[in-house]
Amino acid sequence: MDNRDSKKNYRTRQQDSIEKYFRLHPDSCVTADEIYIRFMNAGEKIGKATIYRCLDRMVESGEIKKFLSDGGEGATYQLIDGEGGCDRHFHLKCTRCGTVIHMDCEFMDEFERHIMQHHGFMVDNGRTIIYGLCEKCNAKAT
Amino acid sequence: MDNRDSKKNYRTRQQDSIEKYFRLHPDSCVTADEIYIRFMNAGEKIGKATIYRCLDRMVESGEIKKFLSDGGEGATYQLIDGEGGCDRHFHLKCTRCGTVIHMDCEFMDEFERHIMQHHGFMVDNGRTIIYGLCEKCNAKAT
DNA sequence: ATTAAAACTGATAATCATTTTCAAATTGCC
DNA sequence: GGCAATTTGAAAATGATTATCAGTTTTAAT
Repeated sequence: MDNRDSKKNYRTRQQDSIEKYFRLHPDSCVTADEIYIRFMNAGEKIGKATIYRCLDRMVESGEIKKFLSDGGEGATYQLIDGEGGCDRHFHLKCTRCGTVIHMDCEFMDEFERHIMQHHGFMVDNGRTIIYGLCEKCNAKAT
Repeated sequence: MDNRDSKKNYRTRQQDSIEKYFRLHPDSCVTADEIYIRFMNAGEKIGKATIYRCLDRMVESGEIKKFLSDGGEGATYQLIDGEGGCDRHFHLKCTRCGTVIHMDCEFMDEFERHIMQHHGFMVDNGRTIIYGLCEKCNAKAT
């Protein structure tokens, strides 16, 4: 029925390297270009096109998440630890330090129920990102 | 203290035209390019740079809202009727038809309170957009 | 291990939205 | 009217991302 994912993924050195990078930096939020620079500085050759393609694949598979930026600074990518499946909770992203909090609690269901019942709207958790300030940054901001 | 808005805004034909366009199409969600094409087709001459600049100003003033798109399709802009001040409520945006629902109810406060108390996170309503399907599109989708 | 097909890489070119530049035009104010 | 501040617009520049395509690597099957 759905043959979008009919092709298998071949494991490659570049793919593994990028994946390893994210696993080593679980909280870092990087652009494709930053990855390119880091790899080049580390003496690991990789093409930009490849980076974009790998990132796309990883986003597709739900391993990482893509965040759009308001200015023209290029999208950032960040590891999403998929233990519980990320369609099941919201992501709270700090606009200051980039931290992503996984909001995985019963209240979320209540939230969705309210929006469905009172506003006739079916929330897409995977696509939605709640922006604001995390505890630390909020303390600093005041 | 804050001299960012020290310069006065001159009212111009182009500025008025774009503003009028949004008022006439409160529910339409357009890209800068679409505005350009519409104006050209209507015989109203305008430069693209000007459109971008006007849109930026209107976003700044809170009159319209800028929505980023995941693909490379360019940002879309939509009128935000500022009756109650848009920092006071959430925006629910349908990923199918583009409709924006203003969620302005007591539950929102509860939501913010919960997130603050249980997740230590200070939600920024103005920046946050909840994505999903509106009633009509959700019905069709099933 | 060979092999063939499928998938991936990377250098480069292309695309395309957005920004910058700067001279000319417009606006608001005296 | 006259002047300074601001805006406009055509064209060039920028910059992130995607497409191209020949060559390489991976996988699965023999």
